[in-house]
Amino acid sequence: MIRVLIAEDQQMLRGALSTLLNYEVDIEVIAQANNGKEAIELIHQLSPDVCLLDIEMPIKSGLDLAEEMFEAGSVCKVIILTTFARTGYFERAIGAGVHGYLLKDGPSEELAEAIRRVMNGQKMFSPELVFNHIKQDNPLTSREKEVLKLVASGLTSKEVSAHLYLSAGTVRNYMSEIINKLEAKNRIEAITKAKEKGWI
Amino acid sequence: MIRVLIAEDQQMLRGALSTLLNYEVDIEVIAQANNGKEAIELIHQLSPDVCLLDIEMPIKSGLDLAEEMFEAGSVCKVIILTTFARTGYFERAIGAGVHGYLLKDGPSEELAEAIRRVMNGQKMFSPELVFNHIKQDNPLTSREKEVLKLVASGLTSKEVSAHLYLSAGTVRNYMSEIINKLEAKNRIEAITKAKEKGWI
DNA sequence: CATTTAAGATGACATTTGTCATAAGAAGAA
DNA sequence: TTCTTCTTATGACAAATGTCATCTTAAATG
Repeated sequence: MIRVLIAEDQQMLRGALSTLLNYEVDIEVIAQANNGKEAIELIHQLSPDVCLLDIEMPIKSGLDLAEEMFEAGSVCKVIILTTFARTGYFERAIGAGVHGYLLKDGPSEELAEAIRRVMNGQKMFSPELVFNHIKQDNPLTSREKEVLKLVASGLTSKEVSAHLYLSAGTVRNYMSEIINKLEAKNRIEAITKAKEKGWI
Repeated sequence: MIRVLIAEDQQMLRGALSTLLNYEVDIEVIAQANNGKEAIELIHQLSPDVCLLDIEMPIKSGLDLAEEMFEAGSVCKVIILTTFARTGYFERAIGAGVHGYLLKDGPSEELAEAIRRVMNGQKMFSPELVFNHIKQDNPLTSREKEVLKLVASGLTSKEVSAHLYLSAGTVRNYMSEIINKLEAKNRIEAITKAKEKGWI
């Protein structure tokens, strides 16, 4: 019996998938979590064989969770299940070492099969992702990402500089460089583009 | 046997819900649609008893579809199934005369029950919606909304003014007023807040 | 070891953004 | 028929944003 944990904040989908998987004779959903924090506790308590993780969840994202698990030496298989085909997410997941990455836009029937394959040591990725993976590298340095994230959260340049203990001019320079790199007209377009590509 | 159509663009959820509902002895999912346009054709061909409609779908939204159906005198029951607790959507759905409005954040078990009740002439609404429906009115005028939408798409004030055949100063005034109304620090925060509340 | 890149800074400058006072015309409500 | 709200506009001003050139130091790469 494959023991599965599902972490997904949309209750309707989580419930439906659990019921569905429980109909499979060799699969049992032993736990459901609403967010990454809840999931981490349940994983410690129950050590499931496979974790199905959504990415965008409150408190702690599925990617954060996966990275933590592997760092801590977890042997649990991890399948990311998300709406987002963003290259950034996919790359980060691969880098973390996940065993599968499926899109919510795929057929639900394949899910049980994916779980079995992953348990069998194989990897499972949505084909459209592998195909689209023409390395859209993040052109931003880590500092630039930090700055852009703060600006995207609504802070002014001056506030960002106070936050990061930088001079106001430096932040302005960073923003200028970011806008230039992303070929944007202004910070708003830069934010939109960076989010689309999964760069922040 | 209650004959059900599901229109939902996220294949995983659509598939899972269909399978789930088909396990119910008195319910049969007779059709699945990827978008509003596909749904409308299937409804004409098959006249289902109940339609489960997502709101945000490509080509034609679930709300557009529901309104069209009732205008055309359809007797099919309509249940909106969506992620969004936005007051605007809810109000529009009520106005159109839908028979149910459920959130994807609710339990999947209740779905079958909701379908039965609606067939029985009752209405079904997610309690949090009715409760939260303390009229979070959109403080923006329609012109202000237009301006903010364009700014959110990355245009500068000047570009917006060219777009709407207004003077640059007028657009600046609008933005100033918008920022003031939404109690934001700058346009970026205004955009975030307005999107959160579903005001643009 | 030389070179490149990232991080950080300054200064000068032009442009954009945000605020405020003020005003006129149109439409709708009391 | 007033009164209010919405749309549109100007002008003036302060603050924020974006661009560019230039410079230092540290770390990484060849």
